[in-house]
Amino acid sequence: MDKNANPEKGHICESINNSVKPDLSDLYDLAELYKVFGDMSRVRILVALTGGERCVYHLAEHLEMGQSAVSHQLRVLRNAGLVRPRREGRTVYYALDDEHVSEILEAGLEHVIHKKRGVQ
Amino acid sequence: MDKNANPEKGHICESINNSVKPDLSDLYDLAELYKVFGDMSRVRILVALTGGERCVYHLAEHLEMGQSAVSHQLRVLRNAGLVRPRREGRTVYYALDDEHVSEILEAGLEHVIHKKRGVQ
DNA sequence: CCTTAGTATGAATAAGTGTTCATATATTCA
DNA sequence: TGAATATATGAACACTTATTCATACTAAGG
Repeated sequence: MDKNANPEKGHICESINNSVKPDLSDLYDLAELYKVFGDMSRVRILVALTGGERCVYHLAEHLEMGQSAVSHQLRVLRNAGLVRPRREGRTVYYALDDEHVSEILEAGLEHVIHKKRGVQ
Repeated sequence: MDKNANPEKGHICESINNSVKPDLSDLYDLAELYKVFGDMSRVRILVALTGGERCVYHLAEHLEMGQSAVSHQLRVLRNAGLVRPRREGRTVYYALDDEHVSEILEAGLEHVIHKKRGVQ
């Protein structure tokens, strides 16, 4: 088949591998998603949550962050659909929303660790 | 440095799945990596490069960006080790540095598309 | 050499972002 | 009801960052 025939939009996203073809709106969402991962506090929160659900206070204590800062970042993660809250009395427990989240973390970690070991 | 860098906490990064245990420095690098992906211009450049190497001018034209903006972003991608330049005369062709890059893109895209289809 | 094409870079500006502080909301218990 | 605890939110600040403009660099051709 002709793969290089379309100068307009063709070659750029024939499909990243073999799955679905991403359009501009998908790439916008993709960048927004990665923007959420692009902060150490949020990454640490997410990694902490890979060990199971945690309450806000526990997160703040463990990550040595202010409670307000943690809450703010949890909201960002919530709005991005990455974490899910569960209320129990006065306490709110947060958990990863689905397994995609840890998959994304792992894809990045693999790259990071691979680069690190490769350079030294 | 950290006032309370106590590694005895343990539960946070027992290992994300089954691979290597990420430390604080890894998570810093991870956030920095995602920060690079967290911009639509850069994502579009990377996605364009999944179709093979492209020169700067071609990228600028295709993405409807200024040549300077593309160059600036290519430098960010280069410094992050995500793309690799190859000079041929006056033209510089850029390509993805390794297959990890498209894997990371795919992991995010899967999530994005899944969310999109799931909500409606 | 000079000119031209392709790319890179520095400075400036505008827009965005994470944290802190103060305060508000929500829930439990006395 | 009122106090205490857990979390959320708004505003302000410092800081980062993506783009544009102008210019410098690099290679090819005359």
